[in-house]
Amino acid sequence: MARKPTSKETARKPNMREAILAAAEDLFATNGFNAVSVRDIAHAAGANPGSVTYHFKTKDGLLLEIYRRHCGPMNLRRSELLAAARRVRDLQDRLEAIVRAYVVPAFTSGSDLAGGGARFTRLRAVMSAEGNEVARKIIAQTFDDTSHAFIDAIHDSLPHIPRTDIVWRSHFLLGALYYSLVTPERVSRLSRGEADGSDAANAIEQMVQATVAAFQAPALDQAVPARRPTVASNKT
Amino acid sequence: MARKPTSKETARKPNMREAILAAAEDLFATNGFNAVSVRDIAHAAGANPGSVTYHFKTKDGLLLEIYRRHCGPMNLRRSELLAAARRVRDLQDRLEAIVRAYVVPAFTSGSDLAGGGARFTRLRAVMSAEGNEVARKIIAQTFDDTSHAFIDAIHDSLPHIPRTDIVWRSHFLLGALYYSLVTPERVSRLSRGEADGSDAANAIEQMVQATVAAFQAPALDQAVPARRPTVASNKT
DNA sequence: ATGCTATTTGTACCATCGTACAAAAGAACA
DNA sequence: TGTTCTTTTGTACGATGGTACAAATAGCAT
Repeated sequence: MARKPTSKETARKPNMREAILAAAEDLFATNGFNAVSVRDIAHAAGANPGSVTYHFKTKDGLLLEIYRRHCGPMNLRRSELLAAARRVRDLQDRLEAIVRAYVVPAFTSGSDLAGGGARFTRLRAVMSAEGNEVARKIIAQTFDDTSHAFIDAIHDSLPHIPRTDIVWRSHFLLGALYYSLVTPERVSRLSRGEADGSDAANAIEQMVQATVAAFQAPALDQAVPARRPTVASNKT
Repeated sequence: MARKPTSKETARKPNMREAILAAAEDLFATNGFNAVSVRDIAHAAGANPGSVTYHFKTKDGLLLEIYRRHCGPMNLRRSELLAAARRVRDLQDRLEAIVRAYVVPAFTSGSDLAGGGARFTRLRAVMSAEGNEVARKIIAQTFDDTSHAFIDAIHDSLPHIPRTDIVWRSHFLLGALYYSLVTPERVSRLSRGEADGSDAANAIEQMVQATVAAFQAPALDQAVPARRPTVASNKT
C-alpha cells in the first residue's frame, strides 16, 4: 500500500501497521477471533480503531494479513529443515530429524520475531478450533503441500507402516503441538510444578521423543487381532 | 428450577430445555462460544430467545449447565474403565487398557446420547482453545483428579519413566484427542480419502496404538545425550 | 513555505448482542 | 371451571460490535 520507501518506510517511527498486526496476533491467539473486537486490538496497539480499517479494510482482512505474514517464512524454514533431514542416512535418526523439522519451526519463528512462531502456531490452533472460515481456506491451500511432504518423508523412513497410519499419527502430532501451545499451564499443574509447560525447548524434546516412538509403533492391521466392530475400511 | 415432577417433568412433550441444551452444545462445539448468539441457539432449538434466559439465566449459565450435564457421567465411566484396566495383569496390556479407558469415553458418551461424548469433548476442546473462563474453572476442578488418576495408573505400569514425562505424553494424548474431534476432515483430506477422520472406532484404534507406543518411549534424560541449551530443570 | 500523499483521528451509523420483563399460553389440581 | 404455577412469547433497552467517512495531521519533494 505504500509507494515511497525512501529508506525509511518500514522503519517509520512506531509503525502502526506492525503494532496492530502484533496486537491482533496476540489477542486472537489468546482469546479467539470473535472474542476480540477491533477496538480491543486498536487499544492494545495504541492505535485508533479507524486505523485498523485503513490498513486492513476489515477484521477478516487483518486475520488474512497475519497469515500471509507468517505462512511463507514458516513453510520455507520447514522445507529447508525437511530437506536436510531427508539427507540423514540412519533411518532412526532421519525420522527424528524429520519430526524435529516439523516441530521446531512451530515453536520458534524462522523469520523475524522471537516467539513469533509459537504465537502464530497458537493462533492457528485457536482458529482451527473455532472453525474460522478465513483460516480454514488459507490453511488447506498453504499447509497441505508441506504436510504431504512431511508425511511422504516419514513414510520413506518407515516403509512398512501404511500411509494411512502415518497420516493419523502426524495428525496426532499436530494436535499435541497445538494443545501444548494453547494450554501449557496444564502441564505445569498436572506435574505439580515439576515441569514447565511454557518451556519451549523442553516441550520440543518431549514431543519429539514421544512422537518418534508413536510413528514407530506397529501398523494397526497386524496389531489388533479382533476387537472393534465397524472398521473394515482402511488398508493399504 | 421445576417443582412438580409428577412423573412427567422430565418427559414433557418436546422438552424445550433439553432442545436448547443440545442445540447450544452443538453450536458451541462447532463455532466456539462467542461466535454463537443466544438467538442462534434459540432458533436452532425451535425456541424463543427469552426461553433461554428463563431456563439458564445467562449465556454463561447455559454453558455451565452443559458441563454439569456431562462431567459427572463421563468421569464416572472413565473411573470404572480405569479401575477395570488397573486389574489387567500383563503390563503391556494394562497400559493399553488404561489408554483405552481414557480415550473411549471421550468419543462415545457413557450416559445418554449416541455421539454425545464426542460432541462434548469437542466442546471442551474449543472452549479450551478460546480460553473460556467458565470452562477453565470447571475443567480444572472436575478433570484434574481423573487426570491424576490416569497419570498415576500409567506411571504404575511404566515405573522406569519419570512422572514428568508421563504428564507430557498424556498431555499430547489429550491434544491429539481434541484435535481429532475438531478437524476430522483433515485426516480424510491428507490421506486422500483412504481414511475417514470421522470414523470414531478407527480414530480410537489409531490413537490407542500410537499413544501406547509414545508412552513406552524411553525417558528423555537417557535419550538425548547433549543438544539443547536451556533445559537443566526437569528430573525425578 | 507549499503542495501532495499517506496516515491517523474522531465520530457516527446501523446491526446485533445479552438480557430483562410483561403478557400470553399451558398444565395441574381443587 | 377457576386458580395457581410453570413455561413460552414478544418486545424492548442499553451496550457493543464492524465499518464508513470526513476532517485533521504528518512526512517529504519541490
